[in-house]
Amino acid sequence: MRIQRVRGIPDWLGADAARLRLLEEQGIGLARQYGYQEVVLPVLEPKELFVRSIGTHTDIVGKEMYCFEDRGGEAICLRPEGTAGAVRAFLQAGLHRGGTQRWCYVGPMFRRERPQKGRLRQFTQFGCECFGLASPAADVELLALAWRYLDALGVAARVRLLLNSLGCSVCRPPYRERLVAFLEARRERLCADCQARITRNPMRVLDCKNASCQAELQSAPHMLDMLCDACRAHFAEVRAGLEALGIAYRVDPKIVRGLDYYTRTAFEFVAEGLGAQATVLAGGRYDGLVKALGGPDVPAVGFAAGLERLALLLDEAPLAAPDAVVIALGEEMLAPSLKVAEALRREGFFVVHAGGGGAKRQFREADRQGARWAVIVGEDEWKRGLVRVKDLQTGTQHELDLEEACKLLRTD
RNA sequence: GUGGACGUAGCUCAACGGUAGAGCCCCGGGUUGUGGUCCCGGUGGUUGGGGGUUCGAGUCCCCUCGUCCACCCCA
Repeated sequence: MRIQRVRGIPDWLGADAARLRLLEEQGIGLARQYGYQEVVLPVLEPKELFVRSIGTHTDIVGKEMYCFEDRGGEAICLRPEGTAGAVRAFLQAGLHRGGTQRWCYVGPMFRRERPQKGRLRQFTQFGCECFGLASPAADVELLALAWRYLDALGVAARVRLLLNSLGCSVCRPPYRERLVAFLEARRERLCADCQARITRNPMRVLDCKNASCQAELQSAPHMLDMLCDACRAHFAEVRAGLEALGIAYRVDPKIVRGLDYYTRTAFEFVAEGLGAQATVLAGGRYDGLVKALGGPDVPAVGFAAGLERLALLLDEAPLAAPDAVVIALGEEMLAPSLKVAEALRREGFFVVHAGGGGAKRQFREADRQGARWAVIVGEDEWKRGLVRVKDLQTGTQHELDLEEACKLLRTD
């Protein structure tokens, strides 16, 4: 048995790779338009960073992280998400004294989960983080960027935005207390998963897929009904902003987000037809995280998009075909043909050299490459300073010097 | 981590418990200097791996690994 790839960590080849690259470039390019600057952050971080930011009792930290001890004895992890590292870098650079920072990034994340459709152990996220703005305007602009991104990719019609507010350190604890009390009161009527969730993450119970649990939850208290004045005002502003920009959304009190650090605004863009892993881009506000990681009280909002999931929504893009394939007829012509290929490339053409050898093989190669033109370097013509240019669609060919050949190639 | 479905050539798939095959792809020839069509030929498999039942296992049984889908969780 030959060596195979690690479970849940796929190879992206050909058109699939091109599609991921497109997703990356589109994201970074658009983010820049909104004032977000690209940052390149480490894939490895101290384990402690994720424990402190994501929360010990979450699945990610509890059982999904790839961790190891390096030779110095330090506990190192492959990052399971991007926000924690961004905050760490932000603090380490002392940028909390540098005013508002808007960052974007793309890169691989790692979680040791059971693979399924839209869920991989190594996956790519495009993320944006905005530090230093408490205003709902920051939430709205971030959402606008996310929306533009999905729209630019052509998937906006198949995605809907779900919005919620998770409250803050003032209003969430009392809500949580009331919810737990509510759930405890009917503990034995909830499913086993939900019973465990009561202590681990009670808000998760709200979106249990079990019908009998949902029936029990009819009269459950909602965070939105218990927001403090500041959170209520913030949420109203976010909604007003979205409406002003014409971005459609639905308030969904069941959007709770998995990670501990979220406050106030939480959102998910959910796609149709992706199976169970349909959240394609998600994020929210995390005003407490910078402080929790030892920094000052800096508010922040951000999102991350799962590029492999988005790729599932995109049509397969055909790979670009070369403008011309260069064919050498006869061993003597190999070196001259290489020169011809280089000269054409210097003129800006996308050129593949067929590799010499039999004519039939080389033309077949040109065909497979999907090239429009074959530039044939043969002995007779070369002696006269000419090459043959064949239109592979019509089969017609001309003897031309290099300059004329370029002109012809440029006509199409 | 739990449940279910499925593993035969590079790909898509056949083969009643009885000689492992087809199509596509790939390589070569027909055409020592002209492709995509056509014709001819060829490479390619320890049937995911291991064990068992049987005169005989791709086929039945057990284990294991892998893939997919769902749960859980999340992008």
